[in-house]
Order: sequence, then structure tokens, then C-alpha cells
Amino acid sequence: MYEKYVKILKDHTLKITSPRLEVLKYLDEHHTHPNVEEIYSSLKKTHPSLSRTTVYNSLEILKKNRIVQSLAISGSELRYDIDERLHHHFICNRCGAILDISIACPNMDKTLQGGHRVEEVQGYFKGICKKCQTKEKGRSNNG
Amino acid sequence: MYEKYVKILKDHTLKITSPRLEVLKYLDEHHTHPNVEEIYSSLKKTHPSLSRTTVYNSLEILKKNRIVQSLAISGSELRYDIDERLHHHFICNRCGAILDISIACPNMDKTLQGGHRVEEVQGYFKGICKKCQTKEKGRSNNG
DNA sequence: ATACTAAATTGTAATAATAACAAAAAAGAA
DNA sequence: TTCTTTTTTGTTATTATTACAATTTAGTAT
Repeated sequence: MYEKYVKILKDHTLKITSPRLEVLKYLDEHHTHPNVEEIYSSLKKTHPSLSRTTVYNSLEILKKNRIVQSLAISGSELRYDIDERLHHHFICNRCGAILDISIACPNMDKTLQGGHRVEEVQGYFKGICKKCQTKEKGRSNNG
Repeated sequence: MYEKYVKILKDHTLKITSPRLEVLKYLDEHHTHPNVEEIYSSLKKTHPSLSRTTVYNSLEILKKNRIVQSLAISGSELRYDIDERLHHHFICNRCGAILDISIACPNMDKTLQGGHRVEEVQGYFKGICKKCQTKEKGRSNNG
């Protein structure tokens, strides 16, 4: 059940703790780029002793070890993602959904830019997602 | 002095107000990607009646009209930039500086991605800037 | 120039995300 | 099992941003 996540933590010589395993599992099973609140309130249901601060701490150490990545995309909060290989994101200004975008990008694996040491690369698009566009059309046709 | 900014506002049929002119001028003269606090406290010196809320409001309407762009790059606050043609950014994890990066990117003018309507494109790199790397070396050599 | 109206500015108070901190609990090594 | 260090927890503090109502102002019509 949790072996996969235990292994990930061990491989990074991180202590195996219940919150870390749960956070990791949650992100692995929910590729919706949740914010801290979503992760916390969801895990809280089955682990009532969980603290919000622990979610912050766990995410931070997972991030430091490059197991997860954070997206500064919404502007008001960080969103988290299991750090599969680099990909871009699209955020819908209407519904807030964050979607993965798989497109070729020549700048994704740069480790140097203008003399600066690059540790993280992010690309994102903002706009109106396909789903919300459909809703929009429906609304304007009906009323 | 302000004709340039008056023209910009007029071209977008926005009312000409002192705060808007000042914010616009500030961003035009400071390409440092300031946050709201920097803009506010700087303008406050010469315009004591200015309110922080007004800076927020002005930036928002300028953004809606695509005169400025906001960068959700730091994770904790929005940074603002006169919306010159699209370019990437680099943010230093050490000193917090945000620097413009001019590189070719095939995805910068996309208006559609996977069926989603794109209204904004952002690409950013995080890491250690050239300047901070130099400082780092100096420190480790000296003790 | 004057009066009018809608929109903008101001200041305060509320909200929300995150960080700081100290005490209690738990992980991993001896 | 004991010990030490790290982690978790809960509370409190901080910071960016939004909400809101009252005052002021821009631009227009008179």
C-alpha cells in the first residue's frame, strides 16, 4: 500500500512519517494541483490528529528533495504537484482548474540562463479552459 | 512629462487620474518587477494622500487593459511589470531579484492550447542569480 | 464656468495564506 | 529499551489581498 512512498522517502534519506506518506500518496493519487487547504482538509478526515503546519512542513521538505514541485501560478496560493518530468500548466481564470499541458519546449532543461544557475523551470498559460468555454456558449444562447 | 501615460490611458478609454499616471510612470521607470508595497511606499513619499487600496485598484484596471502584467512568480505576492512584449523571467531564490530573460520560445504567442483559450503566457526560471553566485564563492573562499 | 453623475480614491476592517515558535510526540540509532 | 534528534502539533503572528462605505474627483452636459 505505502511501500512505494516509503521507498521514495528512503531514497532521499528522509524519515518515514505518517504525514509525509499521506501527503505523498495524496499528490500521487490527485493530479489536480491542490493547494495546502485541499490536501489538509482531505487528509484530516482520515487522520484527525493531522496539523495544517505539518502539511506545510511536509510539502516543504518534499519540495526541497525535488519529490514534489510547487506552482506559483494562481497568484494567491501555492499549488502542489508530484514532480513528474517537466511539463507546462494551464490555469482557468473562470473555474480555477489547473491542467497539465504537454508541449515541446526548448527551455525546459536549461540549467543556465544568462549566467544564472537555474534550479526550476515553470511555464504556464492563463485563460479560459475548454469546459468553461462550452458553458459560456450555452449561457449566451439561452438567455 | 506625463503626456505619454495620459495617452496610454486615453487609448484605453480609462479615466485620467493621478494615481494611475503615477503607477504607470513608476513601472515605466522601474523595471524591477516591484510588488505592491514597493510601488505604494515609493509613491507615498511624493503623494502622501495615496492609498494602498488605490494602488491595488490601479494595477488591477491597468492589468485588465493589458497595460501591465502581473507575475505570480514569487509565490507569496504578485510582482508587476509594464507589459512590453512577452519575455521570460528569472527569480533568484537568494536575493529575490526578478530579472528579464530574453530567449526564443515557440509557445509565447499561442492563443490556443489543447482547446483552451490562452490569454496570458508566462515562463519563469528559479535559481541563484549570477550576482549571488559570485558572493557565494567569495564567502566560501574567505572562511 | 456650473452642476451633475458615474467612477475613482481613501481608510478601515476582514480574510486568507503562510511563517514563527515552543511543547509534546515519534523515528531511528545505540 | 533508552537516548537524541527530528517531526508533529497547536497556537499565535505576519503579510498580501479583498470588501466595503464614505468622500472626492473626472468627464460630460448645461
